[in-house]
Amino acid sequence: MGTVDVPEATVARLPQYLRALSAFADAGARTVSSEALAEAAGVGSAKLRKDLSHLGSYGTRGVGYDVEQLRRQIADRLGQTTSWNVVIVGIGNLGHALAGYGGFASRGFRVVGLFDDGPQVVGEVVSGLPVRPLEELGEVLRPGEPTIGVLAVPAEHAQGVCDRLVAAGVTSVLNFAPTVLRVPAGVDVRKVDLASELQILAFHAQRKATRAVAPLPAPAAPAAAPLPVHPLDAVRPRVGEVV
Amino acid sequence: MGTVDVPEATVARLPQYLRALSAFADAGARTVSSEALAEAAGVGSAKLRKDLSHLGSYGTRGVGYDVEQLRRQIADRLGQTTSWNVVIVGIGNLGHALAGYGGFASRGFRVVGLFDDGPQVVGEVVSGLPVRPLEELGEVLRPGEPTIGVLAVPAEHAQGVCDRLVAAGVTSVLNFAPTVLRVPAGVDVRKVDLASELQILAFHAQRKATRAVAPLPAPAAPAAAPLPVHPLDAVRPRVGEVV
DNA sequence: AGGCTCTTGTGAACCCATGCACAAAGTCGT
DNA sequence: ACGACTTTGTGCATGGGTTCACAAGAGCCT
Repeated sequence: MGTVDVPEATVARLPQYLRALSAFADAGARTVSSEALAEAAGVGSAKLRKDLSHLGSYGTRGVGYDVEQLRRQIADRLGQTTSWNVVIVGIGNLGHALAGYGGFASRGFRVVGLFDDGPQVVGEVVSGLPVRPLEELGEVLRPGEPTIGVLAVPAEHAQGVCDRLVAAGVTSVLNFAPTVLRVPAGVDVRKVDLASELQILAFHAQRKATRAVAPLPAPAAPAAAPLPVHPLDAVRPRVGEVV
Repeated sequence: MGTVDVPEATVARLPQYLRALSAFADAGARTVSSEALAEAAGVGSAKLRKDLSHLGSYGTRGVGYDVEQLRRQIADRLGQTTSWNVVIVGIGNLGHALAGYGGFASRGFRVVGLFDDGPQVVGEVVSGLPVRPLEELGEVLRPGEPTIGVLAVPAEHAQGVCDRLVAAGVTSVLNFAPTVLRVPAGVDVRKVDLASELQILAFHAQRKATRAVAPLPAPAAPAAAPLPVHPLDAVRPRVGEVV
């Protein structure tokens, strides 16, 4: 079954599932149904089952999935059984925050180096690690060990720093700078753009606002016409909670 | 043409385009071809043209797009013509970083409030704003003005804080906590999960590694590995420390 | 004007992803 | 043992997104 070809969309959800599974494990559950797990992960149960089928994991019909076995299964697929080295370049506001982020260590990511070229930052100790100049990259990267590079530098320097990371052997990069990075084939780049996220929210908020005013002046339309508009609200809302 | 229905995938790319356009504008270009703009934004030119066609913007054939006009067009769609208020809840490492992030202000987002319930954080001044207790949320949120809430609190408190935000009238939330948020219909939530991004990179890196070494399964770690399993993030500092 | 060159906008094919619905496969109670 | 019940795994239909390829338009040069 799904030994090699796991769809990208599925991969993006695996961390979600893993987290939900850990929660169930903490709660002492030994098995969990696709319905319950999907609920906890905020997706549909059919989607969850199909996702799991992609990685060939077996539940037992009539019962559900073995929590511990499935947890280990997914963790293994996500590479959590091996320890990944992480280097963070750019120790500004964001770099500081990332260096101190507890969520990394708890998932098998070990921050092994902090780098910056600012004279006033180099030498400072952040979260137990000294900030080193970029030149010392090679001293930290071990060729054998897989290493992920995190870019938290200003946009102007992102490409240059990325090139140096790649030259040093890094093949996985997480980029926080708002820039498109050119990398040779074989190097993976993922991008996190904080401002973009806000802009997307603003787009939808604006649409909501103009929708409410302009088209149909139907204020407080009763539940007769269920207009669950866009797919972003796939998460089942808990109505009556607030407001 | 595309007055109302802009595909979600397109929306997610608009910030990219806007950024690229600004770069072209800075460089003094008056027009730009879809090929050049796509190159700068890191997408295919056909995709770019289709995206732009969705929002009905007109280029001129044989020439390209008017940089300034298109920039304004997209900025308008993304709501950048109006100023959005932003409140950040959870002033730990990440909250600090977000409060000081310059990329927000330059895109029309004004941070108007910082909140936390940790006694030792409240009162501190971060990036020119005092950290207030969560109770004072209502004093900052103006009902008329659109406000986006940013959650940078630990996972356990995310849902509770989110409920309070929604109760106070916030309808757009950016969530950095690794949790699924339940919100009533009409409220938009976007999630940024830093650890997930690393996990996805790790997945691909692992796949690359096993592909390169052995097309056949390589049982590196067969039996149960006694990993230090700290499910939902082992040690949790005070409220609002890290995410 | 006419033809040449360039570039947009879009029809159409394709691919990936989502959701439904149900048979297969297991458990539980009697 | 057997039937009722539960839950997985998946075939299929549907829809969204991406890519190709090209006709329609716009400028430019002679």
